[in-house]
Amino acid sequence: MTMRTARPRTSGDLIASIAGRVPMRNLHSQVLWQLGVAIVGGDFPEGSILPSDAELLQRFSVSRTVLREALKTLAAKGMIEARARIGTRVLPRARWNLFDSDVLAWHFETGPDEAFLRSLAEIRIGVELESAALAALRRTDEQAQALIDCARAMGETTTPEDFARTDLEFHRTIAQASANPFMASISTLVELALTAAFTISSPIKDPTAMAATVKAHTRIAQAIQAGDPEEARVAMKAVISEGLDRQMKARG
Amino acid sequence: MTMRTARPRTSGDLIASIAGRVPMRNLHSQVLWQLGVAIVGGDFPEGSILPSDAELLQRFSVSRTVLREALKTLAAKGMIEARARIGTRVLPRARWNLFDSDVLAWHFETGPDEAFLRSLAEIRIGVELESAALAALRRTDEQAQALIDCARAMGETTTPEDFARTDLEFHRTIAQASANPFMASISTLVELALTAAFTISSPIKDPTAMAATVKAHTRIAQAIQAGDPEEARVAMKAVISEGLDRQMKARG
DNA sequence: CAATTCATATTGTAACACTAATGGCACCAT
DNA sequence: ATGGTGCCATTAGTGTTACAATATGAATTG
Repeated sequence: MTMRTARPRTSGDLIASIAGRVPMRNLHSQVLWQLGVAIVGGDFPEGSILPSDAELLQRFSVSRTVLREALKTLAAKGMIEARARIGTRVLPRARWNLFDSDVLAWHFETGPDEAFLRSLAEIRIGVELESAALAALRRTDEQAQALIDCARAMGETTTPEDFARTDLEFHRTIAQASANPFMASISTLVELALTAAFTISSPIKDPTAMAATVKAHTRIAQAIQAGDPEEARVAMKAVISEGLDRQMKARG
Repeated sequence: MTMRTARPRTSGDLIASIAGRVPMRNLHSQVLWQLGVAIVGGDFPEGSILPSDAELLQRFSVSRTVLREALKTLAAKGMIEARARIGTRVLPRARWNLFDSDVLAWHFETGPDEAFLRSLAEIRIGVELESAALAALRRTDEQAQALIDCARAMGETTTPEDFARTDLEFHRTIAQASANPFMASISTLVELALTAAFTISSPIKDPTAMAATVKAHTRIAQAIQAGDPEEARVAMKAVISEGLDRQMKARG
């Protein structure tokens, strides 16, 4: 079995850096990412036993401690389970913690299929609609103003990177304004989704799409400032749905 | 600093078992849970440096390897970050992965406050409304029938445990029927929430509340069978909201 | 004030002993 | 002969210990 290389020269580095960790700081995280990508990519199918100790030790050329820490990390994310006499088994996907930023990043590394992107958009619709509605009820005046400013700034960006960064800031501010720790926790997921979306297709290349996106975000900001949760929901749904549409079209 | 004991005789064991792992299978998971509960409980505040190596080693009377694996697991869940010369720092709550079943379980171990229960209900409203709506569009006939049966069975349970188990099965089936892997992944969170809810207050003690709960679940099942996503949303929202109300009343 | 050194905590290596669970084997009862 | 029971060796994960390497904030020095 030839494992896919650890660091394909894709958007991986960007995604890894967004994922939080300084990319590849230490040995154990390199092993972790190789194994994580391999499992998510299906090189080690669900339910299979992955090669043990000796095999993996020489494959990665690391010490047992390093390998064990990598495996413990995977176990912490619900992807594997070690049992005596059996070996280390890849758990069914239903037990993976898909809301973990590493696990999500590994999905993007392997090139997510359309069903995955759609599922992600669906969960964002569930979470971020509620987040926007709560923000409309609980936001401080400063937060409302920050959103208005952020939407304006979005229209003035000139590079895809700046656009994505501003977009991210917008959604993170809403999560904070919702005053719900789960919304803030999930924003790492949204950040990855937006980063991935921007690598696939940025609206900044098309002036018409760009204007529409900015307008849609402004509509969210205004609804939150006005304290109108229902309008905030509708506006947020439009933003997420349009984002998905754009990705799907870009993929053909 | 006196760390709170690892296994208070609360509902911890039940919660731990629902959390997936066989409770306390090995040394490292014991240390993990003690540290996790201590951090979530605020014994080690966000941003603080937790005592290092020698200190923790003698406090838990374990080897360095065991301690390191426990710390790596906490790091995997976004709760701590180790840096040379600094020590191991507790990360801000915004970076914790609250959708991890262990992290969530530790919150329940420390006795969640009302704001936390409300936040949990809010996120469930976001996710499970969407989940129910998608299930209405995608369910197989078998799944629709299973939901109908499950709602009926719920009305025939006689103990709080059986009731909770059936309730859990109901929500898990919906998550599966939604055909969205994220919904299935989040169902571990829902399971914990329901288990906690049942330790606080079970509707089975009050025949009126019991009948209302069963009827509300039946309404969801029928909406999904009928393929009516909007009705499914409304019915699901009622179930979650009523559950939260019951918990709040039970806490005074 | 910048470059260097130092102290210290994490990271990595290595060799070994312990524990638990499984699959087979022998044994017994049916 | 069949089928169930319980022992036991095998094997893979778990736990211990000691030491070397590396990275980085802080103190020191030119």
